[in-house]
Amino acid sequence: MTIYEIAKIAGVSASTVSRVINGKPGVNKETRKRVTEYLEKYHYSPNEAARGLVTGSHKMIGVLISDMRTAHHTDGLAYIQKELASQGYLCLIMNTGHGDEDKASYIQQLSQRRVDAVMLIGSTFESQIVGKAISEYIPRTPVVISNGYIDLPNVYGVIADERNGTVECVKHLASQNRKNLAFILDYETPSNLLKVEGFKFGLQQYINNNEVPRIIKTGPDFQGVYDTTRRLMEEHPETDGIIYSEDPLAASGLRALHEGNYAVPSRVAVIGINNSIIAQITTPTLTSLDNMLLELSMTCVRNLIDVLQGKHVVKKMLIYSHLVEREST
DNA sequence: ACTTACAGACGTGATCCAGA
DNA sequence: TCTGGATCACGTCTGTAAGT
Repeated sequence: MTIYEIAKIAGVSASTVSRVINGKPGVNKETRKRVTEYLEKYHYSPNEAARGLVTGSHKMIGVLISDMRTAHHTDGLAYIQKELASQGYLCLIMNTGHGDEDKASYIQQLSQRRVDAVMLIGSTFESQIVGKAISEYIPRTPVVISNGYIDLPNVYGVIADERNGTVECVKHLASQNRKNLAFILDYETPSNLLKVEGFKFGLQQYINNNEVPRIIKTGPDFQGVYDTTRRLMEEHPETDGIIYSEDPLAASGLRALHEGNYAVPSRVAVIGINNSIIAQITTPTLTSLDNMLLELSMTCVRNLIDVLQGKHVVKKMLIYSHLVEREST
């Protein structure tokens, strides 16, 4: 049913129906009642595409995520989608993959879809190519980055303080008199590089044994992390503490340590990052850095809605993280 | 035959204006 | 003054007419 069809049935013009729908004045009480009855009877639902032609807003937010399989990202995504829906916005969620060129291409697609605003989930969007795509395709569309920031007039960022969080992880291990630490990461994302920076700083600050920081890159798959952990323990049996860049990696590491008969935490302490559900279900349970991803997502949504409502929003915000101690340390 | 320009259509909101 | 009809604008696509 369109407003023309409702108008014809109700014996009025389309503009009168439009006034009734939008609660505008200038319609007789009896006419308004009659039109309202027909709108309800025929379950009238406005055509948002046509409405968008007039208002210039399709009440649609483009949400880009580099990898939908990343559990801690989808947790945040679920919250973001629900909160935006409660504000009347529809989320157009797109899985971009890790390549910068692909991300730029999706930003162009969002521009063609005329979205009201864009939300980028994850630090991997913090790149020159993405920044260039934003400048070229959506220079006037508000963009909020969850756990990242690009210095452009229309971009707002909310960042987890993972650098200092990782320093806290090292401090915690040092407090247990552990001196031979390793850091294992999968991708060299801006977020992971901040964690590495924090790891190096923590070593200088709290251990200071003049050794080269042991930072090991691995594949993101279970077997890759498993093998890396076993190799680390064989080549450096003195290792007494391992920090993994994500909880799933730490879970794979725990398995490798268990099967290699390296007792956790008495011989090796293990820390993950994200404080995801995984940290609570491993054996032993996993000490993990809570980088407040839910709080981060909530802040992103609040900022996005405030920007859309024309309110002042701080361009770059930092969310503090803290360590949640469990059995693995 | 091909290219270019223009009009009309889509659904809705806003505005103008005529009639009661 | 109130009510409601007519018209325009929005962005893009399609079809048609005109020109080369």
